[in-house]
Amino acid sequence: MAKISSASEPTQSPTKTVHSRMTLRPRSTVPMKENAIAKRPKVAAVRKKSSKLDANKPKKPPTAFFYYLEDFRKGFQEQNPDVKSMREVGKACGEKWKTMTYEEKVQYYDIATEKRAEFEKAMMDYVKKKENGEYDDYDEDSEYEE
DNA sequence: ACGATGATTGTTCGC
DNA sequence: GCGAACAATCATCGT
Repeated sequence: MAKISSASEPTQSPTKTVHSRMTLRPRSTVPMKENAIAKRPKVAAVRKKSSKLDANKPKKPPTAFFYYLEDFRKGFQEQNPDVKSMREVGKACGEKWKTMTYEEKVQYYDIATEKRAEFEKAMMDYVKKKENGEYDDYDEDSEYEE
């Protein structure tokens, strides 16, 4: 089945304006990373540390993978009530995610794309405020004079 | 008891 | 263009 379901055809979006670049093209890029597996322990450390960093910056919307994870987790917990941490689910989900076909992933990609639109607006507002003057949440007590 | 961590991929920003 | 950082979640470990 080389044809894709007409339910959601990202390759064909006549009614919608095509953005500069859509990340919906896995087949275009050929992932050939094998031994270049670098660990990212910072992701966890950053969690709490940068939570405060994005005081004015809009938080990034969950990616398609996260949406799939949300759905996948529910089914996974039901089938595997013994499983406790979500870390294991993430691994299982990640593995399956790679096995998922484009049509299946596209569903979640569509959600993420829509979410990004909202994020884009938030970013515009963020930039706008930034141009006005970068401000941290100054408390009234923290009065500053020049 | 609370805090930090770890793991998943995707997206976005910064330089 | 590449790299670094960060998005949600929660069980578990460490102090």
